Amino acid sequence: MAKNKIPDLPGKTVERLSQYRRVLYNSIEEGKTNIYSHELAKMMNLTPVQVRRDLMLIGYSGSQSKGYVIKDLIALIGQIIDSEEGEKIAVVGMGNLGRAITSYFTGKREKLSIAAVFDNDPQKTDRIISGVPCHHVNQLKEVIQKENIQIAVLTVAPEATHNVAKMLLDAEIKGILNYTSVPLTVPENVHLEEYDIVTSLEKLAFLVKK
Amino acid sequence: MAKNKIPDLPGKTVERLSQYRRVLYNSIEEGKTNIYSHELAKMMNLTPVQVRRDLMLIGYSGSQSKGYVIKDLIALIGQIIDSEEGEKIAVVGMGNLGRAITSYFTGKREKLSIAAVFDNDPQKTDRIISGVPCHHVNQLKEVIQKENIQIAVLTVAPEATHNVAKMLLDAEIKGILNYTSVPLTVPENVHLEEYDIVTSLEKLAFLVKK
DNA sequence: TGGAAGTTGATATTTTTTTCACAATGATAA
DNA sequence: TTATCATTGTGAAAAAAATATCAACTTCCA
Repeated sequence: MAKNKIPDLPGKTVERLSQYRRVLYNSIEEGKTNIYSHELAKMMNLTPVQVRRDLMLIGYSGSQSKGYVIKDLIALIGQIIDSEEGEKIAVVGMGNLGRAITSYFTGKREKLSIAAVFDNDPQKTDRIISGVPCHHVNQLKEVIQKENIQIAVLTVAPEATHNVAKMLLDAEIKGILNYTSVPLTVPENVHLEEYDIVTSLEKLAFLVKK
Repeated sequence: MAKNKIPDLPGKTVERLSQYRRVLYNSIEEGKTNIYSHELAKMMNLTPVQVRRDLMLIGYSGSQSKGYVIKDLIALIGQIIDSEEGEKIAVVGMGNLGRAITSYFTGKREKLSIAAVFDNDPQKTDRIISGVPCHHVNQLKEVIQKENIQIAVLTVAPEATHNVAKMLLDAEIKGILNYTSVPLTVPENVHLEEYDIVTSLEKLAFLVKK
């Protein structure tokens, strides 16, 4: 299997790969060893063609009679989306959402771990929250560089967003997942995913209204 | 079944409209009354052309010299994405994430309110959580229909997801925002938005790895 | 042995979304 | 007035994403 050769995948395909793997794990637990594109599609609410297209893009071939070998497929997806050494994540802002994400995520993935969390409230800092050490934000750069953290999840208050984002960029973070309601601008070499709960609810509300 | 004069907007545009409004509110607070497409674009990390295209699609015209009138634009966006009477939302699953979303969202929007939350733990039910009455899930259909709730946010444990989703469909919910890691399938007349935190982190990790 | 059924892989097509390119407009000032 | 400048609005082109179509392969069964 080709190593280090990461194909240039469409963003949507990458998202789906992560989800394929998740449902494939479920299938394995149910005792299945092989799966057809239409089964995977059904589970993911997609068309079989889309599934086959995605798998084609990552260079995986199944057999016409048995479909895809689940464990091989899981392994290949891992090769593509996981990094070999694993990547470390920081969560900045230990409010409700930050805590929820931290406890929800911890232990979910072998190659992705939340290595540190930050807050500006001394009551929360310098102790362990959901199994992760919580530091004061003024140690942000130091800890991120020392731990070699590459990805940050932003769950701070709106008014703090820009400041914290600047600190993260200063600490040379490589990716930011922004849960605040404040849109960010980052340099080209930093990857940014914006996600706001209010936006998705408003989108749904619009669709329902129609 | 076109209702009134809601144009047939691309899904992406709808998402951006919600975000435009948010940053426009900020601009108003800073004392601005007008804004140019390139300013709005900068704040949202978009191109000016995209901004103009979106506004064109909703039928809003600015002036070449002054740009767009912020308060008119906010009002128009409201006409398009808000429903007149407002819409009610239920959050199902009062774990960390459910509580975080409930407290985060409450009061954020005039026309969208969380009217009820549900859990299956008797310790949590029949009391007020973050200002919202919490019911046992076995009252789900009753409460949803009585309160005329149209949208549900799903934050239950993975193993409960399918059951709860079935109950929601049975209660004739119109839209589901799924935060669990279990993909759902819903009838055509129900709108579904899938969102999983692990997926977005894995996508970021992939991009960073490249 | 031959053909029906069901699947994959891939090319072609369509649809959706974004970007380009520029005419038209209004403001400003020489 | 006329030239210049920055802006909007929009048709056209491009890019991205999803879908359709179908040849080729496997297995099964008559």
